[in-house]
Amino acid sequence: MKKNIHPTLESIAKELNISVSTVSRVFNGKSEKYRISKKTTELVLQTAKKFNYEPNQLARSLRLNRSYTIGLIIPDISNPFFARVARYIEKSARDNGYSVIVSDSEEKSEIERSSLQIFTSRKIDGLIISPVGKEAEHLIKARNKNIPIVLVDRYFPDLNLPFVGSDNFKGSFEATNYLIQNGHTRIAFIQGLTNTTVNQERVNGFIKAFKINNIPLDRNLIVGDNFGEENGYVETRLLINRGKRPTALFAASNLISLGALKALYEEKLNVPDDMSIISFDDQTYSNYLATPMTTVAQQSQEIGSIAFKLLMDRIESNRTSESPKILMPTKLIIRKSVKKMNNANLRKEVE
Amino acid sequence: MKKNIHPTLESIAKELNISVSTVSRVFNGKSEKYRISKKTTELVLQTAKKFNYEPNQLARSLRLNRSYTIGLIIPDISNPFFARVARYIEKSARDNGYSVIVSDSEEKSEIERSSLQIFTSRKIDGLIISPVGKEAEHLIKARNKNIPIVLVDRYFPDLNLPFVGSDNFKGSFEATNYLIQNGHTRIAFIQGLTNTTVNQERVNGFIKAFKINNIPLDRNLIVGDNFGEENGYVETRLLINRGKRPTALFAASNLISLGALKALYEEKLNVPDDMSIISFDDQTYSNYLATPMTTVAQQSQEIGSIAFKLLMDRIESNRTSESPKILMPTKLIIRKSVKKMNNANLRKEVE
DNA sequence: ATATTTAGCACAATCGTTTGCGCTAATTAT
DNA sequence: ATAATTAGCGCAAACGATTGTGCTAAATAT
Repeated sequence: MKKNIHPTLESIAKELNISVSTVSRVFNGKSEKYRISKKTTELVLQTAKKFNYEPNQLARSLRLNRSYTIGLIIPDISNPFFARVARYIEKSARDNGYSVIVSDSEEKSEIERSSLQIFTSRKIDGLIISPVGKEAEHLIKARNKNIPIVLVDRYFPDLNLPFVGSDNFKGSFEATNYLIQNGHTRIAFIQGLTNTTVNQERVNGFIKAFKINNIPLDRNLIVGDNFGEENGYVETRLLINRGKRPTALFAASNLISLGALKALYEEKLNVPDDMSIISFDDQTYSNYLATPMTTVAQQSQEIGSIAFKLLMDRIESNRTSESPKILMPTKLIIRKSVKKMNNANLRKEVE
Repeated sequence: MKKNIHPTLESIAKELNISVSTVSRVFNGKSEKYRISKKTTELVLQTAKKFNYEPNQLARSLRLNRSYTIGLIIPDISNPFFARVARYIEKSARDNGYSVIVSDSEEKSEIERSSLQIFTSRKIDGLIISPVGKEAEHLIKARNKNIPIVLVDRYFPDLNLPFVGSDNFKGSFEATNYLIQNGHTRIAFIQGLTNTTVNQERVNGFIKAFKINNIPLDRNLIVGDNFGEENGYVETRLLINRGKRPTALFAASNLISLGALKALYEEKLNVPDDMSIISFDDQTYSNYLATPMTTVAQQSQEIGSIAFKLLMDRIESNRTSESPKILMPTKLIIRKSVKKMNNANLRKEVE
C-alpha cells in the first residue's frame, strides 16, 4: 500500500520488477535511445497512470541543477502597473514550463536583498527584478553565481544587465511638450523615487522639453520623492499654497495623480480650469474621472512578456554576453485634463 | 577551488577535516544536543562565512519533506482586489519564512488544474486558492495528498475547507437596501461569474433586500456573467436600451462598474441624475470619478493576512479537523452616485 | 588499575531523480 | 559452432542535505 500513499519511480519499478533507471528513462522519452521495448514502455506508462504518479520536482531539480523556477521581485504588486507586468511574466513563464516565485520588496532594499538570497538558495534558474535602490551589490553577487538576471522598468546605468521598460524620457518629453504647446509654462513635476532610473528619465524628459522650447525652468517645481498617493497629495497641497502657483501638474505615476486629485478637490480647484494635470500610467479608470485624464500609457503587457523572453533566452542559451536594453514606446492619450491657455506658446513642430 | 564555486556542507567539512553531519548540525543549532565543541562550532560558522555558504533549499526540502513554499492561485492578479490580497499573503508568508509561488488562472479551470498539479509536484506545503469553477476534484485530490488548502474570496459550499472572504451577502444586502431607501425599485444587478459563491451571495443579498422591503423583483434585471469590464459595458448598453429602463445599477465588481460608466458616458447619461450606480470593491480612484462612486469596500489586506495565517496553522499543526469560515465585514462607502428619488420608499429600519 | 561515564564527533542510510557505463541473453554473421 | 552484434535493461554514483546510531578517546569513578 505504501506506493499508493506516495508513488515514486521506485514503487513503479518494484511493481513491474524492473529498475528505476528504466522507469525514469521512459518518462524522459528516452525509451528509444536506451532501447527499452515498446512493451515495457507501455507497462510503465500504464502503472504510472494507475498509481497516479507525479514526479518529484525537488528531486529532479536537485539532480539536474535546474529548477524551472524563476524569481520575480517587484516593489509593489498592488500597483496596477506592476500587477500587469507581473501577470504577463507569470503567463509567459507558465506557457514555457517555468514557475514563478514572487516577492514584493515594498520599495525596501533590505527586503529585496533577503528575498534574493532566499531565491538563490532555492536555486532559481533566473531572476526578473525591478530594483529598489541604487546599490546593486546583491545583484552582482547573483550574477557572479551565474544566475541570469533581467531588469524590468528600472535599471542600473553602470551595470550591464538586460533590461526592458518604457521609453520614459520620450514619454515624459512628449507629455511636457504637450503641456507647453497648450500654453503652460509654470509646470510642476511631482516625481517618484528619486534614485530610480525611471524617475530620473521622466525628470530629464521634462527638463528637455523646457529647454527645447526655450522656456525657463523653475527647479523648485520639481518636487516629491516617491511613487505613492500620499506623495502626490502632500506635494500638491504644498504647490497650491505657494506664492506663484503652477498652472499644470505632471504626475510621475498613476498613484501620484490620484493623490494630487485628492488635494485639488479638497481645495475646490477644478481640473483643468484651475489646474491642468497629466499623469504617467494610463488606467482603465483614467477615462472616467471627474475630468478624464490625459495620460502617458505604458505597454505593461508587452514589457512583462518581453522580460520573460529575455530571461529565458539567457537561461537556455547561457550566453551572458549581450545585454539588450529594450525601450518600449509610450503613448500620450489626450483627454480633458489639460487646459488650453490663451497665451499659447506656439512652437509648432518640435523634434 | 571547487568549494568556492559552489560551497556545500561537504566543502566546509573537508576544509575543516570533519564530517558533514557535524557541519549540518551546527547550522541547525544542534551543537549542544550533539555536544559539538564551542571551538568546532565557531570554526564551522567562520568558514561558512568565508566560503559564503548558502544552504541548498532543494536538498533540504527533499530530505525534510517540507519545502517552506506555498502555492497561490488566483483568477486575475491584475484585478486590484486580488492584487492586494496577494500582496498581503506574500508579505505574511515572507515574514514567516515561506516563499510563494503564484499562478494566475485567468478564470480558466484548465489552467487552475494544471497549475495545481505543477505545484504539488513541486511539493508545496500548502495552497491558497480563489477557485474558478464549481468542480473541485483537483482540490479534493490535493487534500487527499494531505496538502492543506485555504480558500479565499470564493468557496465551495459542500466542501469542508477553511475559507476567508468578505461577507458578500450582507454587503450586497446593505448596498441594495441603501438604493431602495433612496427610492429605487427598478434596480439592475450586473453580476460576475455566475458559478462563484461570491457572486451568488451578492445576488442573494440583492434579492433579500427586495424581499424584506416588499418590493417586487424583476429577475430579468439580474444580468451579466463575469467580473470583467466588458461585461459591465455590454450589459449596461443592453439595460439602457430596454423598454423599462432601471433607475439604478448595482455592479458586482469594480471592473464591471467601469464598463458600466463607459456605456453610460457613451449614451450621455449622467450619474446619478439619469442613472444611479453602486459598486462592489472600493478603489482609490472611486472617490475621484466624474461622480464619486458609492461602493462596498472589502478588507482585502486582512483577507490576505488571515488566509495565510489559516494556512500556516494547518501546515504546522497538521490538524485537518476544523475548517473555519471567516467572513470579513464590508463597509458601505456612501458618495454621490446614488440619486435620492422623490418617491422615496420609507421603511426606516431594516435589519 | 579497571570500569564507567561523557565529550565529541563519524558512518551510512535516506529523500526521489538522473545517467554513464556495463552486463546478460538473444540474435545474426561467418 | 563460434564470434560479433544488438536488444534490453540494471548498477551505482551523484545532487546536497538530515539524522539515528555507534564509535573512540578522554575524564571520572571505584
